[in-house]
Amino acid sequence: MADHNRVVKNSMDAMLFLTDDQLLQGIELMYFAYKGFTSDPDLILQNYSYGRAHHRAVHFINRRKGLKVNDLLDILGITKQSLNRVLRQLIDDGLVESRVGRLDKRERNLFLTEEGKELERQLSDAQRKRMRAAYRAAGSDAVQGFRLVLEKIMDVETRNRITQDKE
Amino acid sequence: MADHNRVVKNSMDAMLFLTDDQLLQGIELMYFAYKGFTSDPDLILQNYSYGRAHHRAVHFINRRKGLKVNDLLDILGITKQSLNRVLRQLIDDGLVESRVGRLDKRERNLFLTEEGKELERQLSDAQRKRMRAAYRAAGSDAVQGFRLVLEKIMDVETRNRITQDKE
DNA sequence: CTTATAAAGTCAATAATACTGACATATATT
DNA sequence: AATATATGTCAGTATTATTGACTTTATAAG
Repeated sequence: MADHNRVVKNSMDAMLFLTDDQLLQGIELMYFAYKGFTSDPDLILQNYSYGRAHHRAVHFINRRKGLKVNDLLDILGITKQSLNRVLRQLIDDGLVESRVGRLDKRERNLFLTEEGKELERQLSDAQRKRMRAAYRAAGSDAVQGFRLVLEKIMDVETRNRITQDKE
Repeated sequence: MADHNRVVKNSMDAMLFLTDDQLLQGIELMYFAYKGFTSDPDLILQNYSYGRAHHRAVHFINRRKGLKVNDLLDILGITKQSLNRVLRQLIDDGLVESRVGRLDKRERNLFLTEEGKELERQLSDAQRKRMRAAYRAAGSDAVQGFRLVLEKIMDVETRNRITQDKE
């Protein structure tokens, strides 16, 4: 089988691994992996009475320090009203700071406070730990493939936004 | 153990690619890929006024035909009450059939009706199309890595259950 | 300067998905 | 006969999302 694979490679790729059943298995893998992937943060968030929405907000505010509310809205793909509830809590609880924009005073730039950074660290430590273990167990070649396939699964617009944002 | 050599080799790899920032990028990739991954089915489900919970139920009933309600509960990891609402709708709408168990009449075996199979096909076709395109673009080596890393990301109990269930 | 547009924030109503707790029914097991 | 199991249901609550309407503040356009 492996010999065959090598000989006919490109033209036969589809025939070899793109059966409906194997694709379905890939779909299930995504489902179960994502479930595991979110389980550690979910436990931590319970201590704060927060949910995944708070996690996402904290994550992206950390990753793109000073981003505008509209930027966050675009990234998360939710409505202003949905985000507002979450953001309001984070600000009131002192985890996020909303600073009036210097150039355009209508804008608000979002930052994590020390307390917000502490939560972010807890959450990402847990998730990183799992990712690190998975990466280690799978090996660097596998990780490259993993990343490549994930990038291709995303919406094209999302991929463009993400990759161009590596400023 | 033959594995030991690989472990030593991988600890070198760890130094090379397991920086916190790269791990964070992997975490984001998972988030965005999962989002894209669910977007096509979400659109289809709107036509039925169903949500992701219905999708998951339909998916697993198709994958493990005749499974018991308790099996589905275990797979989904939700409560009986949560599943019941979704299952009730699917049964009432004629997409799922619940047959009294032959051996144990307390049990109910779940099956998709023709109409249920039709919805399943629509949903999995959309998702398969995306997966197929991603697999093709990434290549077979990448797919192997993708699958391997996803398996390692899952909870161990989940992984054991899934892999042993390949009857 | 006035009007229009834009960014952010809020109020209210609704929906999908989950939860806990309590309880009912039918069937199996001891 | 008593207990346990599998399923189903009722009621109440929480989180995250939606749509629609509206306000405040600030910038841009006329």
